[in-house]
Amino acid sequence: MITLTEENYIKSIYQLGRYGTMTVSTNGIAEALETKASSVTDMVKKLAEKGYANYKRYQGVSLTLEGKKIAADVVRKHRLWEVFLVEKLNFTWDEVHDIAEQLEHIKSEKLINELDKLLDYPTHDPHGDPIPDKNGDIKKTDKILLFNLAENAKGVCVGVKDTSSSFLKYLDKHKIALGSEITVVSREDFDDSMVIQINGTMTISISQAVANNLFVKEEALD
Amino acid sequence: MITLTEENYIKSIYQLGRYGTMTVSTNGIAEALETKASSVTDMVKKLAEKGYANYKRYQGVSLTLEGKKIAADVVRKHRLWEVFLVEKLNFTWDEVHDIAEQLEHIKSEKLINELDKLLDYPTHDPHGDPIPDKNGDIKKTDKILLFNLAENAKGVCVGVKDTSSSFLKYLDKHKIALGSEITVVSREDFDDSMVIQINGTMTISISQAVANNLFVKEEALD
DNA sequence: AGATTAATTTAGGTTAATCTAAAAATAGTT
DNA sequence: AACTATTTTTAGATTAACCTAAATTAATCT
Ligand SMILES: [Mn+2]
Ligand SMILES: [Mn+2]
Ligand SMILES: [Mn+2]
Ligand SMILES: [Mn+2]
Repeated sequence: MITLTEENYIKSIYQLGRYGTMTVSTNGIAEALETKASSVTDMVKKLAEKGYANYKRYQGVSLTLEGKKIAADVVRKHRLWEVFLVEKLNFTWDEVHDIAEQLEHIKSEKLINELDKLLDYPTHDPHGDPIPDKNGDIKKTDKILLFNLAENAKGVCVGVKDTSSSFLKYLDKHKIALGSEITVVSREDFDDSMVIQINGTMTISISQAVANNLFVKEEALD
Repeated sequence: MITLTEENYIKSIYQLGRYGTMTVSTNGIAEALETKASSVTDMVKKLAEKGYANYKRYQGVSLTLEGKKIAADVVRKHRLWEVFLVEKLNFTWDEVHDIAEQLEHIKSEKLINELDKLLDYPTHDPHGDPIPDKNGDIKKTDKILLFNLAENAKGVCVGVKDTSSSFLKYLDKHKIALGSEITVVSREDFDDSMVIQINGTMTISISQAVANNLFVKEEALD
């Protein structure tokens, strides 16, 4: 049996380590889960004993294959529930995360498969993050940060890095959504701000904090 | 803050005490929750301290108004989720209970209200049990046990008392569902079995164990 | 290298929820 | 009323998940 807390630790290790490809630090996990490093050490030992993690003291943690499978499953559930909340229950993209944090721990394979079907097998959640399939595999896209788009380049908004409510509401206010076309009108060296045009209409200036938290898929120049 | 465990105890007290109208025994709770009486005593003290229950040692427990509100809310969530699972996710009525036991603890008012809307404000769950409204009020129906129907009387099946998977599957096998019309063809004094006719077609003999776990709404004789 | 700083682990404790075994109160029975 | 059986409570332990403070190891900087 795997506890809710263990699931959260495993998920954290998975996400901090870029879907389980890197080793993760004790402090990193502690910060992500808002707990203390000493608690993390305890838990990480337990995860290693249970076969979910690889751990040698002072050397950081990584997930075993089994651990990765569990993590992908929790992430899959989290993101499918987020889609459900937005598509079926009229939630906005800034409202879904906390509820999905709870729902991701519900245990029922049939439940999640039927949910997947009800939603017509979505590949991405409301924030543009990919949804792992039943095997835990993730289709990765070649998205880049808006900040890395050159002057006059165009891109389609495909995701957000920061999923905080305040950032998402900022985007709403400026009518930036997934699928919006963004053109870099000009860049300002001084403060790294840039002027962008959204869907060929609105033109606004955005800070580098914004540009560094929006993922776009670059489009060929016309 | 109220914990998942506290919610389960409160719900148990509510249901064992007929929607909070009666006092409940320590052993009753222990049996319902599959725990020990000593654990119940501890928890019940805590619930009393927190203002959710009335408790004097050796005198049994009942819920305060606040406790009843919490209980009704958990039951409301449980039953709405059961409807969701059956109506939207293709579950059968014998599969939903355990998952609803998990889902009933998800905390989000908007979630449950939107779910209610999505399901078009159902009044009963898949087992015929009433769904409390937002205020915790329950519309109670005048259902009786099939066992109490006289010979030649007719009734419509409106609920089940035993919601075990084996009983529900038994009903499925004999094509008895909510809404089925049942006529008592004859009763056998010797073993309290009875012969019934279902929807005017199938005629079968059922034991008193079955008749005592099926709720019907009696129909006027024609 | 040696010293200082930062990261990590260990040691020892706390809290919620559980348990077993024993004591106390209540209920049932002669 | 006295005895017996049942129910309930108390006492004392255990486990998971935390925490603080101290010790240890690793990393960084003269
Ligand atoms: Mn999320
Ligand atoms: Mn998301
Ligand atoms: Mn149920
Ligand atoms: Mn039910």
